[in-house]
Amino acid sequence: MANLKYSRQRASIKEYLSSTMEHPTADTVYLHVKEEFPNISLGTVYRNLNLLADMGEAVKISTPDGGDRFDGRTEPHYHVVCRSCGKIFDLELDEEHIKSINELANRHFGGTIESHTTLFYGTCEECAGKKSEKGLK
Amino acid sequence: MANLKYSRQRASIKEYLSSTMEHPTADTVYLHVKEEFPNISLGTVYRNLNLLADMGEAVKISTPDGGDRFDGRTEPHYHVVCRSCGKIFDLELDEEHIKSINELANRHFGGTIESHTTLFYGTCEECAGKKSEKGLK
DNA sequence: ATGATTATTATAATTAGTATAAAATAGAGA
DNA sequence: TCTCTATTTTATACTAATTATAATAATCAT
Repeated sequence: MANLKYSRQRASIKEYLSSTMEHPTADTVYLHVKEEFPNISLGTVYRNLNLLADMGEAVKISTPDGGDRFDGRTEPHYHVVCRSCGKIFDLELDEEHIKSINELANRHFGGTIESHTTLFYGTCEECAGKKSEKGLK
Repeated sequence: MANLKYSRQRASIKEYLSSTMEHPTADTVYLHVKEEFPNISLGTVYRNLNLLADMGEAVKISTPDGGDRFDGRTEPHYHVVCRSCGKIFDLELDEEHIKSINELANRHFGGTIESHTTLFYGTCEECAGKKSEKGLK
């Protein structure tokens, strides 16, 4: 259906997403890719980010405040947003656990459930000013 | 700190939220409350919805497409968004389960986690065209 | 009832994201 | 390699969602 053509802009966007842990907004991606492509248009960034998300090569994260954010890591995982600094962190849980939640939800829902996103709220290590060595990734 | 004064508009907004299962957007709330207060301003609706959410008397739901939605049910529960019709449904899971996920996440995160929101994606009963009698609520 | 404070209204402004048309590029085939 | 067509990009305009502001109105303690 979709006849997708290569573009250096999209390749650069994807590469940047893969390289950063920052879960950037479209605008942050734009500013970054602009260094390589000074004439790139913000619309191009939005279109490609959504394209990548649709193709499963990136993840779109909706947060209650501020715009959507994007993540180049596509393996199922969760996110924590720090109420203090606003940063978003990856959180690894057992893949089994993530799958089993969909099954659990299916048993409680009349339709069918395919996937889910979870956003945790809390305080990040830095903002909490503590130095634990738990499974932060 | 905040010296909150009663307003009939806010009371009406809250009452509407409590009465509906529709998870309305701010604009839908606006159109509804407008029947009782024809001169109510959309800004008033936004401000009060956010106020109620901040006070824990309503829940703000961020979805990837379209604006935020609001829910008058404040007991911890999840939501399912139907990929076909876009409607949002409540999903009840054990309260124990919901709490235990926060604890599990805490064990895997360097900071502290207080709460989480989960949004499931799937197809609702009506759109799936099936008639199961599972735990839909 | 009075007065200080907070809320509302009406409106303007901002922000995030989408749409469009012309120019550029990728990639298939001659 | 050259040419042709489809797709992409750019530049810009536009829309939708949300927030800010200033004047007016309502609440509530005294």
